[in-house]
Amino acid sequence: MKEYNFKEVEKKWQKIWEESGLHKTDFSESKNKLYVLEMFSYPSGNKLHNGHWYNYAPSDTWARFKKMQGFNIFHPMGFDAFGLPAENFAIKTGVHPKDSTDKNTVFMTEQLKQIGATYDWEKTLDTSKENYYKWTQWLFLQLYKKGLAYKANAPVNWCPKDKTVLANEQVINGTCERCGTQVIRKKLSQWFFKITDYAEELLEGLEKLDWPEKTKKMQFEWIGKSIGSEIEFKIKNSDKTFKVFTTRPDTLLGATYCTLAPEHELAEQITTQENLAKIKAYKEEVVKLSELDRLSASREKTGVFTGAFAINPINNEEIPIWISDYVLVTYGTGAVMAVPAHDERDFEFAKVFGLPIRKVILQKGTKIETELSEAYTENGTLVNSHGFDGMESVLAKQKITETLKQNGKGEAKINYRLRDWLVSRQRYWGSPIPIVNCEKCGEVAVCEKDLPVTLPYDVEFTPDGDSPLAKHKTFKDTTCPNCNGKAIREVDTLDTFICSSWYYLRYPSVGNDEVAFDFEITKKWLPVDRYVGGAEHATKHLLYARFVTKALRDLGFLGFDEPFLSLTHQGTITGADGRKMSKSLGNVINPEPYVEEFGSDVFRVYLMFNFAFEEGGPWEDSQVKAINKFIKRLYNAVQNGILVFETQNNFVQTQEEKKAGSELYYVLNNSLSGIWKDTEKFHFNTAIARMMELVNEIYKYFSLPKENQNPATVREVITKLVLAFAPFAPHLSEEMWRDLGNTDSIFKESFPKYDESKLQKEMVEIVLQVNGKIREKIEAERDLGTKLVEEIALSNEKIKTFTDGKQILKVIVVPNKLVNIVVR
RNA sequence: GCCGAAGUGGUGGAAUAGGUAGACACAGCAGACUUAAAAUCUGCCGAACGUAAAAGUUCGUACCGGUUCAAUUCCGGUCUUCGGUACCA
Repeated sequence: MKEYNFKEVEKKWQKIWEESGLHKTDFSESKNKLYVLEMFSYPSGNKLHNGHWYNYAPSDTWARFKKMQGFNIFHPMGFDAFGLPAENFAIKTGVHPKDSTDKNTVFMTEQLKQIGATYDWEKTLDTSKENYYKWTQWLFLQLYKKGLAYKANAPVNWCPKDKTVLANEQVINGTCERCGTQVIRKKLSQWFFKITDYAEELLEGLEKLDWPEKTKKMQFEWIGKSIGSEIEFKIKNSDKTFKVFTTRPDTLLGATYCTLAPEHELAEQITTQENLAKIKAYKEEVVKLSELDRLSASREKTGVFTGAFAINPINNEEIPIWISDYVLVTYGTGAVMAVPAHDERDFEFAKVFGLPIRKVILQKGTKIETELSEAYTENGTLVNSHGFDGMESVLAKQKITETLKQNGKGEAKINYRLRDWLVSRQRYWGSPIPIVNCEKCGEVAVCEKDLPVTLPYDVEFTPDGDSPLAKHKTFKDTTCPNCNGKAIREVDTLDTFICSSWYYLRYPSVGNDEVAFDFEITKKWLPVDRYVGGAEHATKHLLYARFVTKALRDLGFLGFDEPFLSLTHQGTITGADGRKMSKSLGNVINPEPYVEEFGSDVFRVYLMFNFAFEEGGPWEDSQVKAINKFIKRLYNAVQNGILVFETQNNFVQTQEEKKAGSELYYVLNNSLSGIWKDTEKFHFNTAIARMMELVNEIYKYFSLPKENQNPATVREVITKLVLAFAPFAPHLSEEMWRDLGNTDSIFKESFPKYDESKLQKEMVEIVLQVNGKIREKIEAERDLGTKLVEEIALSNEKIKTFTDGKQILKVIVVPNKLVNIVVR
């Protein structure tokens, strides 16, 4: 029998597919179009790792499965090539980010091709190339013109020694990963995208998306809508005021102090002379903390009294103003009215500093004078609230807000936790921001016709306080598009999340240098029908892409609301130790040795069989050999089958053949039915299990004497087996398809259908229970009446031993499954 | 801390409009073939008690409790692990 040589065969088919243009998409035909997309990869020095394979290989199986259902597939792949790692690598080794990135991209493309996927390589893209980032800059300009891009101050991680901005991951326990210096939070002028303008729509749009519920939930919580009131407090002996946002205006009379974020603009202004030194010292400590630290409720509360007092607008009471790091300047107004009796954090703070705790909400069944041992944060009845006593929380919220509004001291307000998207980076390896600053005209957008603002190659990366581009004179110095006078360019670059927020729009239009995306093609081919990628992007990339889509729609460029109609997450493959794969932990597993030893098909099937696609799990490879064996078994079954139906011409039917044949047809249909349903849902492991059952059954049939094997049966079963396996092991299946006498690609065929009528067996097993415990299993004809089944169960000898002498209370019959007899 | 998930044999994993827990595999054990090994094939394979062997009984889906004739599935609580927490992508 023929031996299967995967090395030759896989290479051969990859070549044939490429040369015949099998995976090229015909964009003129949008009937039955299906845009399948996986999150593109960052071309890191670690090359393609198992995580990529785990994302891409099964998704490709899904795409091929869909192709065999007659869909016109568009399945592109590209590179998210700008980013921090290349720049860090450059700082460390001196290798230019462009050089290392280009090298990695070439290498990874070769590795991607080994997967044998249906990628249309004519439509690939690389976000670090001018012909891509030109349009990233164009996108920035569109948002800028619409007023969705603006500049403001925001804190960044700053290493005082290196004089450079650090990414969160470069901060290790509050210190700089390069030099170990204590990192501080420093304010810099930065560009933002106004994603908050779309908060409500981003929230509402979630409902109609075919996305995992958990992802929608995460975005929902991330956007964090809360309904409440904004209340203005006046500062005593001053004309200054500040606003607080609260979801509990009903507790306003329980406010015993106010707290400002240390960064609040009033914090120092209102502080009295004798407290200024303390406030300054406190602020110096706070800049050392990350937001994560500050939000941690397990830390003991800290804070300092400013010496100033605020006037409670509802009763003119004077209450002290403190500053504390548990109030964040980025949420709400950066100031809170503190109601220790009814807010956990305020309660803790009040305990630490001995501030008064005044109960204003009464919990049902408790007394007014009972002291609180912890904050009571639920609704209740108002007490100690002059003029509002006896009201329920819900009504009081409304009434108090109304009263404030009449006095111009407050109003109902919806607040979102979502913050605007900070898009500027003080780095080199990213797209330049297409803005210049003119001495006369101020901030001016670069003209669209002058795009791209090219990222220069010859720069100095060494961190020394300025963005690398700031030291590049010919880049920085330019002329104003308005007045032609002297101007300087923005020297920051754009967040790489911008590159990935619109790349799905670009793919079908790759090659068109006139526009970011062709209007006609986009209308026909977008949005993405199925998007596959990691759940770790839930609240960033996936939210940004939704925002950009909506913004471009409002600008008139797009006719749809959502970029990704349906979404599937592959699980994370962790190291064998269960921890995230990372170079520093030394637990990274690469695909090469597996592909080298067993071939792409085996590795694909292995990844799909050994993990639940959406779960992932720790790496383990004990079953790779088993899959290799299974594939050989399948291949040999096909070869043997071909031998049978090509040479067998004296078939004699026997009773045994009839029985085996009918069993084989049952398993064939049952397997195909399972494979259809499971593959559709990305449940590849169970689909492959059904395939294994079919192969096992085929071997059983082959154990009949040669002359008793029906060649027609064998031909049908083998043909369907090969077709069904094609999306899973594409190279092998093409080869087997050829062995079966076909000349064209198997992927032009239809996925084999199954016969629903053959899925029901005549006899079913019925479980007999007494008091919920299984006591007997019987064979019975399908669809017997409930009464009859009940009688059979009650008259069963074994069952009688459990029911004799007992009172039968109830009999539950689940058709074709089970009978439960309840006795006492 | 907060938000979102997950926890099932020695292992990877099946099964949830509540209805036979462990499909399909791996590892292991026993056997066939072989001079032998590999490869291949066949059988057994959650635990305890029980039996010469069966039969059988009880327990068992992280832990504690609840709802129900019936719970891996639904509800409440606890623990552990993973993802995110706004400059990793």
